[in-house]
Order: sequence, then C-alpha cells, then structure tokens
Amino acid sequence: MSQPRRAEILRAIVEDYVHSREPVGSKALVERHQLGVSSATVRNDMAALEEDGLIVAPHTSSGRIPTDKGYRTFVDQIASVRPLSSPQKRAIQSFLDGADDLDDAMERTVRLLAQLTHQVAVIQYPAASGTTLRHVELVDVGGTSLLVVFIPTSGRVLQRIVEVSRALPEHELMELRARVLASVMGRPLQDVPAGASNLVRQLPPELAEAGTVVAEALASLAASSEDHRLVMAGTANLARFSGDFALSIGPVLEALEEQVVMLRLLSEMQQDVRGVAVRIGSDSTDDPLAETSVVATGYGPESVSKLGVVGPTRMDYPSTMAAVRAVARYLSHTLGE
Amino acid sequence: MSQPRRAEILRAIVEDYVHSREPVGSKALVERHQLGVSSATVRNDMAALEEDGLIVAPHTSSGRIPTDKGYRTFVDQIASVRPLSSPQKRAIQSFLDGADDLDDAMERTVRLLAQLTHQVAVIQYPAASGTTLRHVELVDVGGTSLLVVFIPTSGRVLQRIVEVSRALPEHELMELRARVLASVMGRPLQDVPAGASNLVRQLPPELAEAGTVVAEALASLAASSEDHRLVMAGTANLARFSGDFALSIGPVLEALEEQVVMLRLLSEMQQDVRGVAVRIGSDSTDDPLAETSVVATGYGPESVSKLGVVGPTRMDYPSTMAAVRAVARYLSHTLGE
DNA sequence: ATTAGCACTGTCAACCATTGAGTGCCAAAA
DNA sequence: TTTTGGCACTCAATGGTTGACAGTGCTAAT
Repeated sequence: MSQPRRAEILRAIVEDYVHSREPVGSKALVERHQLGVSSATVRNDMAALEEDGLIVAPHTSSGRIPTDKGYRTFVDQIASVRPLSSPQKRAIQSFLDGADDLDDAMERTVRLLAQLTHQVAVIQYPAASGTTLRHVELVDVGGTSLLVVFIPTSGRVLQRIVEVSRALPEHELMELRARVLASVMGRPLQDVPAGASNLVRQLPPELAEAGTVVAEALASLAASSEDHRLVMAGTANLARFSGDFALSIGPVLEALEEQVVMLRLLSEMQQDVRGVAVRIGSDSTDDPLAETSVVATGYGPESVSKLGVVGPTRMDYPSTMAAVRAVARYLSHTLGE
Repeated sequence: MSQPRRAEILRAIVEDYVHSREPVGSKALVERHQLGVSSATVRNDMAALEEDGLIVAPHTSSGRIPTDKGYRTFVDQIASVRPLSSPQKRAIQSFLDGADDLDDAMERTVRLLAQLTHQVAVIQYPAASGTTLRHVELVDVGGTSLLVVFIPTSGRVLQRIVEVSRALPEHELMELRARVLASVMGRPLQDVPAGASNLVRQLPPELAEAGTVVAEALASLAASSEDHRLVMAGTANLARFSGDFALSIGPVLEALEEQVVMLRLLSEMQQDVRGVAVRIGSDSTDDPLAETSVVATGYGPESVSKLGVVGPTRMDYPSTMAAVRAVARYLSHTLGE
C-alpha cells in the first residue's frame, strides 16, 4: 500500500469531484485515470484515506468526497502554481491598464478576478498602516464650510467637509494651513491625532475654533483610512453552485456584506511560499463561511493589502490560485507606477 | 356581483397570499375576512377576477394567486401611504443622524432601508445634473504629481492625480490655479469641458503642458460625476425567499451588479401622487428582473436622485412603500442641512 | 343575486418494489 | 505482503399506485 499512490488517488478524487460534483467511486476512478491497479486496490487505499479523515462517504455505500482536511493536503501537495496562459495574461494587462483612478483600478480588478475564477472576488483597499501623511490641504468651499483633503502615501485620497461658526478670511486660512502642515505632514498615520491635538494648544485665539474642528477631522480621517474598505464583485456566482451543495447562500451573503468579518479573515491569512494563502472550510471556526474556502494573497508595497476570492470548498484550487496570484501581481505592477 | 366587493376580494387575496405565500381559496377567504357572503359567491367573483386577468390559478384546482396586473390594481387602490410608527421614525432619525460624510450617509441609508423592508435596497448618489462646480483645487503632492480636487454642489467630492513632466514651482502653480478657477468655477457641470479647453488656448507656454493634463482631468471628472454611482445592501435578503418562489436569484444578482440596468430603471420610474413609484414584474420587459418589483422614490433637491428597494413581486407593498417614502424624506432632510 | 350541494380535478404525501452504483470483506493469486 | 476477483450487502434514487384533501365549476333552489 504505497504512500505515493495514495496521494495520487487523493488527487484524482479531488479533481474528479470538483468537476463532476458527484461522489466518486473506485470503478470510475480506475477508468478515468491511468492508475495501473484494479478497483479493489483502489478501494483498499480509499479505506485508508478515509481512516486518515481525508475523504468521507456521504452514505454507507456511495462514492467518496474529499473532506476539508482532504482538500487541505491536496492543496499542500501542489508544488508550484501553474502560470496562466499568455492570452489570459494579456487580457488581464489590457483590462487593468485602462484604469485612471484608484477607485477605478479596484473596481476593475475585482470584476476581473470574479470573471476569471467564476467566484466571488473581494479586494481590500491599499492599507494605510505603515504609510505616512503625504499632504493635507484646507480649502474654503464657500461660507463657513471648509474642505479638509487628506492624502496618505497609500494613494487613496480622503476628504471631509467641516463647518466653522464664522468664515475665515484668506490670510487666516493660510496661517492655519501652514500650521497644520507643519504639525502633521509627513507623519505616520497613527501619529496624526497626537500631532493635531498638539497643534490646537499652540493656536492663536482667532484660529482656535477652526483649528479644533480641523484637528478632529484629521484624527477621524486618519482613523477611517485605517479601516480599509472592501469591494466585492461576482456575488451572482454564488447562486450558480447553490444548487449542488446545500451551501445556503444567505448567510454567506450576510457575511460578505458584514465587511468586518472578511477584513479580519483576510488579515489573518498567511500566504505561503507559493505566494497564496488558502483557507479551507471552517478550519476550526464554525461561522457562516464554514462551507466556503478563501484563496487570497497580498498585493502592493510589502504585499500588505489583500485580495482574493471566496467560493465553495469544492473549487478548482489550482486555477483559482493561479488567477489570484496573477491578478495580484499585475495590480501591484500597475499601482507601482 | 358588486364592483366594490370584487375590489375587496382582490385586496384580501393579495394580503393573504403575501403573508402565507400559498394560493388562497374561496373558503379560507370567507373565514379569515369578514365578507358577509358565502364561499360560493366569492367563487363567482373570483371567476370574474380571473377573467379580468387579475388572478390566476396555478393548477386547475387550487387557490388563486395575484398576477402582476392584480398587484398593480391592488397598489393603485391604496389611497394613501400609511405613515410609520413613531418608534420606527425615531430609529430612522437617530440612525441617519450619526453620518458624518456623504459616503457614510449613503451607506447608512441603504442599510437602514434594507433592514426596514427586508429586501434589497439600492440608492443612487445625488445626481450631478443641474449642479454646478463649486470649487476646484490644485495641490502639489510632491514631485511631478498634481492632485486635482473637484467639488460640485451635489456634495460629493472627487479627485484625481495627474502627472506632469516637470515639477511646477509654487508661483506657476498659483498662476495655473487662478486661471483654472476663473475659467470653470461656478459653471454648470456640462459646461466644464468647454471651459477647460478654452482655458488651454490662453495659457502661456510654460503652463501649456500642465494646463492640458489638468483640463483633461477636469473634463473626465465632470463626466464621471454624471455617471451616478449606485450603492446597495441587503442582498442576503434575496436568499430568504429564493425558496418560496422559483425566483432564481442568480440573474437578479447579476442585474444588480450591472449597475447600468438599475440606474436606467430607476430613472425611468415616475413617482405618483403618493410620492412613490412602483414597478411590478416585468411590465412588458422580459429581463432578469421579470419576477421582481421595484419600489422607488426620489430624494434630495427636486427629488432627482433615487432610492428604493427591489424584491419579489409577492411583497408587502403598503409597508414597503411607507418605509421607502419615510427614509427618502429623512434623508432629504438630513442632506438639506 | 346569492347560496347550498355535488361531481370533478389536480396536488401532495405515503408507500411500496425495483434498480443500480458502490462498498466491505474474504479467499486466492502474485 | 500486496494485489485481485468475486460476492453479498447497503442505501439512494426512481417510478408507479393509492388515498386524502383542497378547491373549483356548475346547477338548481332560494
């Protein structure tokens, strides 16, 4: 009962099940794959695999399907992620090159990924942790409204409109602007609130009120640029396989809308040597995502921001991993410019 | 065979079917409602209603369910939208008051609406048509990057980073800024591209290149602030009733993600005297939304922006209409400040 | 115009028997 | 010790039959 053959059989079971979505039996296996053994031998090996908890039989007598653990070892067996075909590569490139905006790039990327993998794709906006504040601008937008523009190095631009009780004359605004710049520009984001409140203490009386509201806005913006937004696409793909498995798509959609869950999940995933992280089934957590797998990877500077796809545990891992990695690379490249 | 009684019976059928999701028969009707007649009489009336195409029997012999046309006349019969209970009103108010941002307000509104109606809620960003350009700002964000901030009166702030081939010294930037402001500020959005290209022709040579890219950015921003974004929430609610009816949620999700379809739909809906518009079933279009209804209304200045919910034709129209209208009113009020 | 009564129709669930794919195990072969 | 052929067994899926049931349409009486 050789070990390599057992691994081979596991691989065959996973592949067949993924594309037929039906329990696979010993006889069908020996027919579809060129294992040089008979069905009885395969049966023995299958019994051993079941013993190890890698596959299960849904009913006493029908084919086997892989368990989460089975998928896990299958995925771990994959030595290298096969690269995409060059037409696919070119499609990615041309699709991503059209973006003229960070928002647009995110949108395009997530749609592309959903289309490539036929799954739900998610992407996290470039993270601000470790980034600094590149620029702040105060703009008088008429009356007592003041626009605070907030530009971290991550590329995303945030803004907020604040109200002051009296309109500031031009020179006061310039003065305030200069002081704000001096106190927070170039600082790491987490230092911004401190710098801002420090600023308030040194302001002349006529700027005190405006300075306070601006400082509050800066602190709030710094905080909100930390809670990375999430964009997703391809939710319709969830419906496609709601038929096969009893995967009830309601809870999954809820979890996806509840972005906090996904954000935590993504940040916890550790990508391995092959450049992708794969979370299969619940992996010891019994949330609404128990019957789903997540394939994710980092992108951008230091790969600290994440993108990936969510789908049923029964998914085509090799292709999905390849697509996720390729898209992340191209996106990193595009953003790098 | 009195006409008012027939209307009453239609109303009863719709109400019963909406909350039991099962075909309703003559006997059950006379039991649950105090119509002063026997089941045989009701049967006669039902035959007439079926003749008019307002209800159908799924099988030769089972209760009747309303047709799209039946829902239509039911909805048209509703004289006035019943107001919400005051706890509900208070909940809306407090939930919406917390918003500190346009993005945040949209997000909160759409979630609130999804929760109130248990349906998918959609909201269109405040439309830019008819709005003017309140302010433009050029900001040097280091090196050869220039940030163009674009603030229409609609409240949303857009921005874009453009690249120039050589860094502009401070005074040149100020000069360019002044010229840009003079040529496009206060203009209606559709005039912005013309104003910008006009500007380019009058620039001194050293500003020509930077002016051109800025003008392009302005034109593009003006255009993209026209293509109103759509936000939605509560897609998980789709799953809840995917069981009852054969409403396949896949196509619906696709249509929702394809925002163009929804945007056109929303813009085509004409709200009536009661302040809401109701589109039931396909209403002569056989798209993926054929089995859904849309309840929508306008909000904001001149009610030109739209919000609403989409759900199965079998929905509780009175409550939904009430919720949609109430949320729209509160949002208009919140934005008005 | 309404009602009571009755025959008719179709759905649904329950209940078989049958089929078939696939297993587990054992004894024989390699 | 591993592999193989054979055989009995199990269980899901299928299909036909049946009886209850809900509801209708029609007719005759009020």
